[in-house]
Amino acid sequence: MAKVRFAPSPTGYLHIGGARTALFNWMYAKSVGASFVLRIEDTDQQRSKKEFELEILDSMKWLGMEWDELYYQSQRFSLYREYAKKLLDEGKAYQENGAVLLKTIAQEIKLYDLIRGEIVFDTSNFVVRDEKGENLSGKDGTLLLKDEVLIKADGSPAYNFCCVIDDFLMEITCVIRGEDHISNTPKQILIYQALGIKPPKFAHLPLIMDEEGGRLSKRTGAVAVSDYRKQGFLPEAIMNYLMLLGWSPGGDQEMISMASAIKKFSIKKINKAAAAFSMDKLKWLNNQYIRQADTNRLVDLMVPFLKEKKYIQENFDRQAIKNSVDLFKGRMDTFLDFLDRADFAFIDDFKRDAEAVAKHLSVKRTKEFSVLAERFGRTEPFDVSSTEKAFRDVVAELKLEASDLVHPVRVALTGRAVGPSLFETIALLGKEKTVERLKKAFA
RNA sequence: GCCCCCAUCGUCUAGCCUGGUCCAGGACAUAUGGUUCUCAGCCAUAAAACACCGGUUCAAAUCCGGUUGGGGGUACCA
Repeated sequence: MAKVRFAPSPTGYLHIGGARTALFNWMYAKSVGASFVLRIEDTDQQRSKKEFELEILDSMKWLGMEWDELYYQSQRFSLYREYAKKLLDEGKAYQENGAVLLKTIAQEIKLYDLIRGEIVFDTSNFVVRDEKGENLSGKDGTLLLKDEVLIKADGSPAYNFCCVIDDFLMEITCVIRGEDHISNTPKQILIYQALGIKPPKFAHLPLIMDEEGGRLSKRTGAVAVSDYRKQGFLPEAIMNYLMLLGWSPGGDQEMISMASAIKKFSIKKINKAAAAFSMDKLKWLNNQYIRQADTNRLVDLMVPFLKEKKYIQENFDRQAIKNSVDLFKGRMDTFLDFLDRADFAFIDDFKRDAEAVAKHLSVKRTKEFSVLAERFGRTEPFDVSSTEKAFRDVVAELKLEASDLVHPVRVALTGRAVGPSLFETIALLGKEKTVERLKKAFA
């Protein structure tokens, strides 16, 4: 049975790069029918935090990557010690100052990487021992290389050791991880050798860089998956974007469902070069997914955002939210955009764009606005077509061009010069607010 | 420093394995025009890349070597 794992360390939130590593593991698992293990690497008791662990699990679920098995390395210390003792007993490891170190013999190690092909390492770059295990380090006065630590002096296992033991015990068949682990691989292969175990297959994913080609960090935008959630990104947009970083479904396809991506997925098709993260393209994809999302679902997702902004209370009018979401569905990259642009639909002290006010409300159209307000006051039903007719009638009676009033009215009603169709906006606001805002426009 | 990985438009990529069909295709972003009450969208158009040098070959983005550039690692962190 094929099995893969994603092994985050709860020393921080789930990173967008980590999410992509998980995604490729997950896609591989689904594409070949393998099971997907989530392993929490919390051996560093100082830096590991429960809060981070919960956030990681939560983000994984939010993205839709459910695991088949879940393990915590902190609960497996006795297993690691058991294997360390075995190596000690066999003379393959030795103790020093309470730590257990592996006797590392100089040799050439060949690693076949599923993405990169053969990679050759010379372990004499990390230690020099002859075939008998005699340490030659330092003998010529230049080399100060050390054997690999298996168990630290405080009794906790070192990363490379528990990684090997766990991948073995959990029967992982293919290790798919970031490129930053390439140089750990020969060290781990040495441990497999000492244990007499056959290593799994390896695939090292290219890293994700920031927009400038540097290391992805908080400075260049959100890195935690939970931050994207808070900004109002849809999980499917994030997953779609992430899979495009280093992999392509082929052809000219950009938007792709997870189901068909899985059908087309192949590790061999993953790129070797690092990819730069583009917030613009993620936003574009999110816009596309919001556009085609079911409005009811968007309303459900939006409610907590609206509550937090105090746009709605506990007993909100769901239909009103639905109407405004419908109107703005095609006009937002993230939910935050909606909160910003549709404020006028929820509150009366909405933001007013100074430039728009200056441009469109500097001419006091007091008379025209009061005629409009009066007309709207008796427009029934107060819908898009009736209000448009009423509006156009007034414009004709006043011998004006439609645009002479369209723009000022939009600014008066919404606080800005851009937005959805004016009549859609008016219908959304309803008679009472529309009339009131028109009357107060020049007050 | 040493070890390892990588290199197609500004960005993500297709093509590279199995050289000719590629004066290199798509998407994001950018610019211009059209539609429209504005924005968004949609449509059309434009500008935009095989890092460099050498080799192999009748022929190289594609194969080989080197250079340069970028990235990763070099912890009793993971």
